[in-house]
Amino acid sequence: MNPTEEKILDAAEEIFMKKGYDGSRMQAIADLAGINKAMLHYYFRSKDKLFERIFETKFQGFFPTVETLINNENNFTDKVCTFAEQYTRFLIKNPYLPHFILNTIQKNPEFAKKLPHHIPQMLIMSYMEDCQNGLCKVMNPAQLFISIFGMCIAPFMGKPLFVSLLGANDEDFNELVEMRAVDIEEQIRAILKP
Amino acid sequence: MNPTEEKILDAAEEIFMKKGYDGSRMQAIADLAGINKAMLHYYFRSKDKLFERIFETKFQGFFPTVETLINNENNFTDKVCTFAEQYTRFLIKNPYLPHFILNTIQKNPEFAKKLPHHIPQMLIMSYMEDCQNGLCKVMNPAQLFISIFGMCIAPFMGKPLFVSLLGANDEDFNELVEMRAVDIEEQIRAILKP
DNA sequence: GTCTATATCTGGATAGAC
DNA sequence: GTCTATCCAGATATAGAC
Repeated sequence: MNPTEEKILDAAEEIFMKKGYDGSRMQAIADLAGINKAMLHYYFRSKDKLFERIFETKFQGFFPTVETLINNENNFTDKVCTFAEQYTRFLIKNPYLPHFILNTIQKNPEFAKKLPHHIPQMLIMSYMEDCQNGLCKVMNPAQLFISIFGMCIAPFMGKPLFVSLLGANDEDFNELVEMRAVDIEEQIRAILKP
Repeated sequence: MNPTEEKILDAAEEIFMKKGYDGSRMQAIADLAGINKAMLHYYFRSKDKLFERIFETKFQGFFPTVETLINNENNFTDKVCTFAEQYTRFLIKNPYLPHFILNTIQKNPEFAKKLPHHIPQMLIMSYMEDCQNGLCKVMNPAQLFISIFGMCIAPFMGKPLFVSLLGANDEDFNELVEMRAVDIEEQIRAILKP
């Protein structure tokens, strides 16, 4: 790919992720990319188009790859615990992702169209199976998934709150989230224990 | 209070809550209030000032009143379960609140200044006490609070996702969250069980 | 393909009549 | 206190030279 195009995409990603669509300025993206504003339009025509390009890419990354869940041939509880740990580690590297995705979708629900519906389907089946074998507590799977989703994104959604409430700095917080990647397993197992 | 002022505040609340600061237009607020743009400036001087006014009010509501937790003289687990249920019911009536608050703070961390630090302090002490009496599982209280926080806000942060993934409509979703106000207790108890 | 200059429009804010 | 008309900064987008 054209190196200029790539610089633009990198810059756009950083700005859009941090500030959202409304809060981002084409000038800021151009500055960060070290090129001129006109080039943005030359390569991507409009702010809308550029944003969509970034969103598409990031949106896919927001959902865990199916491999994570399938390649792990254990029972449902193991699957979910592995997922939660890996997903937390993934979000540590992409801390702005939950805010960016959820906020964009909330203001613009049509962005949620291309969702990977097969993932929850698959998980529900796996859960049901283990339930019938007495390996999991019986509950509404939707409530379960919402909780796990919340437990995974919470530290990144509320980071400024936690940092302030705990009187912590960025380093402390990173340490806390690193530990969380491990600690979260025990909490999920507790919820799922029959 | 002046009825015009009140109309403005109501309109501003609705627009700001849904669209955030950057996405909101003074014109939209004026239209919704059924008055002229100039009046907004007459009463609140600037968009910034008007926004801060709304944020201050909503920010306080985002944190549970201490009474909820203190008046309930039971053990820590009961306290937290009662809180989670009541807080979920509160958020059902204020579904945009988590997005609005967390997004504003993320883009503008100084808004997180006036946090009620005594609430977590109090909760931690209550948790520690019950731990020593063998009533709660021992864990990092920060991890516990992050999880409960996440479990409470998750449905409202991810509503468009869940609606789409579950093939649900708004009514189904409301029903799901109503049930959640009850179901969440069992999950929290499981996590806290020694 | 990259730049400068400029067109065009939008949105926050103000002036001034009533 | 409420309105209309207007100003002006800032943002997207385009024209056109190189």
